[in-house]
Amino acid sequence: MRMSKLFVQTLREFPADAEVVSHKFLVKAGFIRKLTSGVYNYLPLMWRVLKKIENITREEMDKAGAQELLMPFVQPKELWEESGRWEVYGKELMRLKDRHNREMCLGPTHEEIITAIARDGLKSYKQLPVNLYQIQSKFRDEVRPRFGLLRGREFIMKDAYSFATSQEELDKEYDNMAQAYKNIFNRCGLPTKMVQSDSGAIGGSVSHEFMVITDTDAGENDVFYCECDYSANSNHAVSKLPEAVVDGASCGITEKKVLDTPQTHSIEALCEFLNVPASLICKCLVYIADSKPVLALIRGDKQIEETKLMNAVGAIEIRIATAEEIEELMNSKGFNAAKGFIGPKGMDDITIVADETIKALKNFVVGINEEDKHLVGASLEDFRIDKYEDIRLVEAGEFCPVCGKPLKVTKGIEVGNIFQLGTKYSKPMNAVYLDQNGKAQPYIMGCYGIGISRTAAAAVEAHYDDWGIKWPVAIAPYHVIVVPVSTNDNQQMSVAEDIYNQLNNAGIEVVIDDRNERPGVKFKDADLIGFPYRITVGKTIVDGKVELVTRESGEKVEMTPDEAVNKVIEYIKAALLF
RNA sequence: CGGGAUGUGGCGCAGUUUGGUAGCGCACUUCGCUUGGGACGAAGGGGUCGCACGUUCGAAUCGUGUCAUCCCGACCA
Repeated sequence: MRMSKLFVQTLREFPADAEVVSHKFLVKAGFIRKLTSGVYNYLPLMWRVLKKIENITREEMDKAGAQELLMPFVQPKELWEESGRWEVYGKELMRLKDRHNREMCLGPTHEEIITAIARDGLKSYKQLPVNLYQIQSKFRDEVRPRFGLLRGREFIMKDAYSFATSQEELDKEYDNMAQAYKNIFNRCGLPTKMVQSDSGAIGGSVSHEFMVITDTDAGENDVFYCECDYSANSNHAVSKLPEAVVDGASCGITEKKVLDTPQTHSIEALCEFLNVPASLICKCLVYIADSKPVLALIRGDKQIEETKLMNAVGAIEIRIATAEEIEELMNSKGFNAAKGFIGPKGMDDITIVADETIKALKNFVVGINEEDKHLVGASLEDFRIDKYEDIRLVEAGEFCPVCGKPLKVTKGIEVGNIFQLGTKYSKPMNAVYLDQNGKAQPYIMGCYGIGISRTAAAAVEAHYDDWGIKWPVAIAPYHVIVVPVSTNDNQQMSVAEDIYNQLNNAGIEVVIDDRNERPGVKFKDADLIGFPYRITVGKTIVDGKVELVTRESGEKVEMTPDEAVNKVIEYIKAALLF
């Protein structure tokens, strides 16, 4: 490809609306352009990158025994009603009507469609197990799209779905996919961590996410990990705490009594007033789960993890109650307390979930739904608790549940996930096969996603410097750029053309910068776009030397044109493992 | 959905307070000159200032409404 003809417009400045490096560089270097909020044009350079990630994904999925198909982007309401998700998916599902007023949606994921395909085509246990996948654009009407390709509304995804006759078969396929994912991300030059996670709205039991670890804001997930193998998304992480039992006796509280605690609306204020540690307080928070109030209890020094709480009460939506909702709840129970004085006492017919940290409290402090008062020296028998669950947000420094060493925390970008769905879709959609006994059985399903466009953006987050992108060879739009310093110099031009032709003939993806630009412009563009290798043909050609520059390391080496060609081919073949 | 901000050529911005008919840098075209880290000179092309209504002799500028975009929060694979 000739640079003079390559469709790319690099910008001198970053776009004003970009926040994270991948967004900034992909726009500045001419890979993408925003069409509307969360929706991007993939320009030729970007499309080459995406196709490479797609193809690596395709090769590894095929190698793992999955079969590619393609499902429609527009889906009918009826299938979503069968699964029950038309009601529960919420506003993220982009709904529309056709000319006959029939309701449709843009596919945010394809469980419903694939399940319908399977029940039509997979009638016998003899056909199972099967894994079907596609690579396609998805649309999710995100509340707040941001970070460019990292959280778009329209994005490219590989989604795979497996059908099995038993949990054992599903486990096997799940492990098979985990290995395929490791291969895919490794080949993309993108180290990932496989972490345990919550299974979220898609539902099911077991799930893992593949995270690209980053220390920037682009990592929207907190990942807790240990030097042993344990690692988990914060929505799923568990830990051991050092303190076994917290007893008020250590602060001289041995007697149960109600104390005046004026203006202690926060844990801090209460601790100061009573001169007790936060860990002695039973914190009580009101949540609204599927529009019903729920009381969550947790030790005062810890935080609630809302996803865990949501799972504990079996809700599909949860949020903290507003001040007005708390007031309404208090009024309905005949109390006059506000935030800070809420307690489980007298909360009849309200679900009360306590974190496991509450179990180990003795002679503790708790609100009793009376303004400016708290109960001290309380015990667990003083009120009703419906269930104890781990609903606690883990903090760094707490101990690994597996080996007991301190946990560390980092940020991660989720580029892939694998779920065990079980019969969540096959049962309600009556998607069954006949077993050996001729009996109808629902498929045991799994689903496996990779954000293709997000993976590309994550690769930029993981590989860049002040000057631009440093694409891993396997997913770079082109492998090499040949830069003649002066297009007016016949010798430089002919050597550059010769190198260009040799590389082309060797199957290397190469660009020659034939523009009549000053060298600074060419070098800046080469660095910005992120060609893994650059061969510069300049004045030293009179001594028979050109320069080979490696983008990743910045290493520059002088050598003859033939040596440069051979070196580059050698490097690229090694990187691509062919 | 709550809070904040912004909409002026492809990109980044000034002009709005004190209404008078649009400007700068980059990019683009042509010529000259230059060629190892975003040169320089000259001459050009491209916008009627998000949209609508209103006030006014006159609106990018004032008013009302509306749409869009971005940030923080809530939410989320």
